[in-house]
Amino acid sequence: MSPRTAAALRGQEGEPTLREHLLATAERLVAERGAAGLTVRDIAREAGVAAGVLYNHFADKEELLARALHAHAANAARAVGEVPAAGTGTVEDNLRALLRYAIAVHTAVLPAFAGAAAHPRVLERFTELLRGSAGGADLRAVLADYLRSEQRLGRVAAGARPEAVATMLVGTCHELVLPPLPTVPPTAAPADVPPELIDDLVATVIDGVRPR
Amino acid sequence: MSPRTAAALRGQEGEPTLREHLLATAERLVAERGAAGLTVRDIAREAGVAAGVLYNHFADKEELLARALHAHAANAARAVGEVPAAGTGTVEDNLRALLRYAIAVHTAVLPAFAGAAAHPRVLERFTELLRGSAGGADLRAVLADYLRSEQRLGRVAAGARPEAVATMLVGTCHELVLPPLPTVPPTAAPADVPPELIDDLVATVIDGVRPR
Amino acid sequence: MSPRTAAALRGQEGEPTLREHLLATAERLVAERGAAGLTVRDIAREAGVAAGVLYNHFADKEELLARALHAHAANAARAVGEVPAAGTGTVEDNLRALLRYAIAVHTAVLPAFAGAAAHPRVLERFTELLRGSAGGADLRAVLADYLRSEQRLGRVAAGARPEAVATMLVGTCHELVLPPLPTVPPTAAPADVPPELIDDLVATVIDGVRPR
Amino acid sequence: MSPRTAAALRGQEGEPTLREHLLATAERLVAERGAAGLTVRDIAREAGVAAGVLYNHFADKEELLARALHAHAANAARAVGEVPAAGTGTVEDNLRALLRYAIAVHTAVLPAFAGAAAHPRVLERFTELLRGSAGGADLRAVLADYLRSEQRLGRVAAGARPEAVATMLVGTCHELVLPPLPTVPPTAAPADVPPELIDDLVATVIDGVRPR
DNA sequence: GATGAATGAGAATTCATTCAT
DNA sequence: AATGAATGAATTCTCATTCAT
Repeated sequence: MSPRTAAALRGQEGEPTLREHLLATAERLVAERGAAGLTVRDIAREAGVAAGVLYNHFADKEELLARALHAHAANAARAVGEVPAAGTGTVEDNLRALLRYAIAVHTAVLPAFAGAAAHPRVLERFTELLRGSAGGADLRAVLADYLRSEQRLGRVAAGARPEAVATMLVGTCHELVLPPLPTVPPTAAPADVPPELIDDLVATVIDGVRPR
Repeated sequence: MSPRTAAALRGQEGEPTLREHLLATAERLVAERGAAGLTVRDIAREAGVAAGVLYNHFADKEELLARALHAHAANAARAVGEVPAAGTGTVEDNLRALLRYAIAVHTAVLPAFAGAAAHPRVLERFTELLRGSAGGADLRAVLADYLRSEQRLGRVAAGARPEAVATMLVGTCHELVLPPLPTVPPTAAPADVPPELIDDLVATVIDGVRPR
Repeated sequence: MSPRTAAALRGQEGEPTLREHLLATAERLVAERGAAGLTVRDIAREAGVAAGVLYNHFADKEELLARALHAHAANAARAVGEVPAAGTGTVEDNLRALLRYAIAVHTAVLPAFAGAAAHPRVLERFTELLRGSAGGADLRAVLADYLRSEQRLGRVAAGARPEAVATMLVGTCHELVLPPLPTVPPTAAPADVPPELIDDLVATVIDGVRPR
Repeated sequence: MSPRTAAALRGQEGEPTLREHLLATAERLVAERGAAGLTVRDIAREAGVAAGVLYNHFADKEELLARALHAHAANAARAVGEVPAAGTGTVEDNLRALLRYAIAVHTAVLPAFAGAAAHPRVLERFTELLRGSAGGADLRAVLADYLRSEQRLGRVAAGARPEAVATMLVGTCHELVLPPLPTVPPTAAPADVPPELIDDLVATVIDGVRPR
């Protein structure tokens, strides 16, 4: 006699496990409202299951939230789509595309994390998860890799510092996405960044500020 | 004629009011632990006063926290000291100094704010306080001003975009300070940024990445 | 499959739900001490359950109190027993019985309500409950109905005003029951009304005060 | 050197003592809002004095409230004005006037008391005050006295029961004034009693309900 | 395994009262 | 006597977690 199936799962296509169902629900809620005011009851109600099940699949609320954040970040990165390949098009265009991508990822992910900042242990567990997972999620690495590739192709100055540029660009994303945060709940609006600012940022990165 | 003095204040040097004492206590706690798990009882106990006094001096916990954050940010900015004047020394050195300053401010301030992200209304009140106070606290403006001044002096390219550079540099501070956050409580350690990274960032800003 | 049962309920006869148990406890406390100084902890302790359960079954303290008052009033009315039918016995005897009944109901109910007067919203909710429930609880209506019936039978003057008489008699109950109120907690003693006063009241209602 | 005078009293005409000033303020607040949600701070603020003075003139909040209620009741009775003298006009008119008076007094006084019902000890002290004071405030006595006088004049049946009638009429006032209570804060509106009901009540009292 | 009521430790806030000045 | 800040117990309500069924 196999164990009982949660009512909410019956007749579901693909027959996800309850664990996956809970994770997906938590991920959606974290994305929608941020992790701030989320209670286990909220999650259970939204998932259509009893409040207690959670503890049959996760050690506690913290583990569930950390995994939900992780999944959310991974999905956001996946949704970004393809990153321009070094050597194609112009470097300016590619950087513009990369920056737009990075802003999109941060817009999706940061509000959820901001709410989690109050739960240190959630973030700790999240970090552990990050370490364990294959990293395509690390934007900084993606940017640095791209720059190094272009460097090898001679389309970026040999003296350029890929790591520094990547740090700057990712930091810029924080800066652009976070300010609207105080107006929580997280704005669904995609952090309205004027295209000229993108152009300016890229131009700055390309040419620097030294007079010539 | 004057009413009673709080036991915790008697024999205190400088004769601070209890309001100031509470504010200072809250500021210290916010700096040490972040605003996240801070309770009014924590603050009162730490201040050595009764739990209820808080409400004789502040409308509620939110007001106290917002003011504590504000004071903390102002103090951090003050501690940073003087900002190099445009036209003196070299632009590279000045930017390096500015960046070090900005990192120091963010190191002091961000962890406290990260914890407050879960309390939207605290941040709202904080923003109001910011608007009301004389602003030297806005690092982005300070950076952009400096760059514009150097631009006028011809020591920065006429085509440079001060705003974009400022955004990048401030964003870079977030990026450099935040990652250690998951290991809350905030490390007192001042965000160990290798000097070469500073050099690299500045070099990037100065020269850009275009091959020449 | 079913969730846990409250410790306080195990081995209880009749297997009441905890909701009913809480309601019964609150009703008893309201009857004994009035709704005035009643705290949620009092109720929980008296019910032998954890402080928080209350909120699993009622929106808040107010809802519980309103329902407790309602149950108390309904029970008091039920305990009063049968009301004399018009046309039987003598009108004097019937009025005497009705008055005694009314006094009994008010004795049971008024002290509880007096304490609730300070909680407007409790009373509002109580009133809503009253509207929703089948009414035998409205003593004024019962009295007026009786008088109108007797009027139709010719045993009460055609010119009599049933509504006015009913108002007077119910008001008389207030007057007789309330004075002892200041000596709260409510005396369990049933408002010791001398039988001659009952006789006098009824005689007055029957004959009026006009000289003949 | 005479003791300090409260700031709020200086330049006040008649130079009332602070005790009287506090009492008057409390009385007004009790009349306006009922005794329910009244805090000592409210009273002190309204009186323009420090919160602590109260305890220099009254044992505690309860004593002040009891005295305020007492004063309020006495003033309400005084405001009622003259009561018709036995032997003048018609008995019907006089009873109508008395009833109207009684309703006015209850309208003014009951809401304040309803709020005090939650504070048993306030009412106890009030009762003690009542016992100690000359009673013109006792409406029941006024009504009974009037009826006995008319009885002696032969304008009311020798067999009538003045006490019973007085009880009924005062009770009627409760009944007429209290129902609107659930809509606290106390309605300033003077308990809108239709004149025909007054007529009906008086007619009932005069003629009784016996068919003739 | 799933259920969901029960648990109980806190959280923020109020307010009568005290008391040094 | 007046002041009014300090005191601290008490209040309602929330919510992560447990556990009998």
